[in-house]
Amino acid sequence: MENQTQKVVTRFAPSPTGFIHIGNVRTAIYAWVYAKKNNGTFILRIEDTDKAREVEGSIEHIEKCLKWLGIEWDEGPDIGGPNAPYKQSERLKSYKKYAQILIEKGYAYADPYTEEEVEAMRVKADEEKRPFLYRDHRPLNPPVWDGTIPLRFKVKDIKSYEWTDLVRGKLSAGPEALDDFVLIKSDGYPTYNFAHIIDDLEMGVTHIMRGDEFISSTPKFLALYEALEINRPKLVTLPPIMGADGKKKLGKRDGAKDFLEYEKEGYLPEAMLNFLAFIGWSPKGEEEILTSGEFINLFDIKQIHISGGGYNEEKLDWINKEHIKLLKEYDLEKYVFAWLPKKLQIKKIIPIITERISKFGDIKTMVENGELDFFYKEPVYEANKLIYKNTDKNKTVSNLKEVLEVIQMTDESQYNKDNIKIFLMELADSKENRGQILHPVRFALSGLDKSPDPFILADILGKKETITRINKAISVLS
RNA sequence: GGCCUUAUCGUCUAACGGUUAGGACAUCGGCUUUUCAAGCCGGUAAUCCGGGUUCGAUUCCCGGUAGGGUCACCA
Repeated sequence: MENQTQKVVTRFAPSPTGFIHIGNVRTAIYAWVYAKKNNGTFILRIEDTDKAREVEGSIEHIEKCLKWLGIEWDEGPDIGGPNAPYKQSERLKSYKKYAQILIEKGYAYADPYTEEEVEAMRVKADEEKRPFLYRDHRPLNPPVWDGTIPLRFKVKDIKSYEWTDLVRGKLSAGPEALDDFVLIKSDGYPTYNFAHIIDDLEMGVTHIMRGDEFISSTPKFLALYEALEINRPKLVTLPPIMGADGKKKLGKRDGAKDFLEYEKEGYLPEAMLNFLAFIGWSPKGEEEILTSGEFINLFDIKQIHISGGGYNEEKLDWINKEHIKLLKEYDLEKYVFAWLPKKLQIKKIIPIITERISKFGDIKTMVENGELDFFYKEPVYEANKLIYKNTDKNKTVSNLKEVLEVIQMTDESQYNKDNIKIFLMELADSKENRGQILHPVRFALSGLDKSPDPFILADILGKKETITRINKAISVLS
């Protein structure tokens, strides 16, 4: 726990502009885990101030992503809370109130120019190869702000800023980093730069976790905190996540996928949380597989990384496999069955999946690749494939007949993979080479070059079907 | 381009200024073995470059190089 003079309040504040990806969710879980660790409050807030970019259904999508991971928020648009509402579009009154305060203090003025006029000034400056600063073009007699033209922040002291970030340490920006920026747009909605300051203030947010793309606009935030004379929350900058090429920062435009895709591919939410936790943070020790409780326990802002890195889906596959191993029998069955066609939903098939999933990475791919088809697909036998290395046709037939005898002698109540293994291994050991027995049986049951072992196959198929398939193999050879 | 920022195995990372530079994934080899997996054991592999400070730099400072971010009435 931190020194607790103040309750920790964090928030995840996405904008509803379509699906969210790994990067967004990573930000959410760091804010969430920090609140959890400190018995604090985690808020979900929707930053819907850009009506043009809004995509219907985004909010539900965001909520679904978080819930899938097991992340609960204490306050949010769906459940309300002491600082409701939690959508910025419903908080316009607050922004107006603080805008008025800024105007009165001489920190804000109405911008009489149209967007095109400002753009023209910008282009001209660019052509003349000098930096464009709006503050060099301030109107001499700004009109009274009536809410239909933009309201701009007025930079009073042109100065450098220096501040401390809990992850990055000392950060700074030169005087040209801060210009007169728009607080409220001509459509009446506030900009991010203004709105989040007011919301964080009113909601009592103590720690802001966000990506490093906001470092450059931090002087704007600092200037606002100063102008409004309010305490600023602690700033926690998260390292960037690089895309698959390892070059550009991960983003929607360059191929970041919908976070829910991972659910659709059959990754466990626990594995996903574990995976995300390590993109930008690592614990003091060397453990890599963490449950959500362990994550909360171990989390510390001090261990958040500074530099960015890519993420490695091969490692996600491994993490997923390790989490499957941790599942209790009941949960494992529930998880596995959710991915199987009805007729494959039998307990005995589970070990095959847990043992062989790493071949495919995720369970969806495994099923799609026909790894389990042997169960209901009649094998196509080829004599030469049934015969093991140095044995011949006749020998193989007689071996299979011996196997048949053993199977038939096994009582239905004794018929399970452990017993089948004991009986068949005993028979196999009596030969000069175990493969003489085991190979043709495996092939007779699966018809595949690569398959699970014959014992588990025989068990899953059942005594009757096992006998049928071995007989077929014999007839192909005879 | 201006400003900001980052830099350890192929990848993700660990290392109070003193370590044979550690771990994980991937890869390679061995064991096991009826196949493919799995499992177990082992191997290969890294401090961007150049200066400086220091008895001693992966670590601190400066410069270079390379990467990333940002320069909106988007967040």
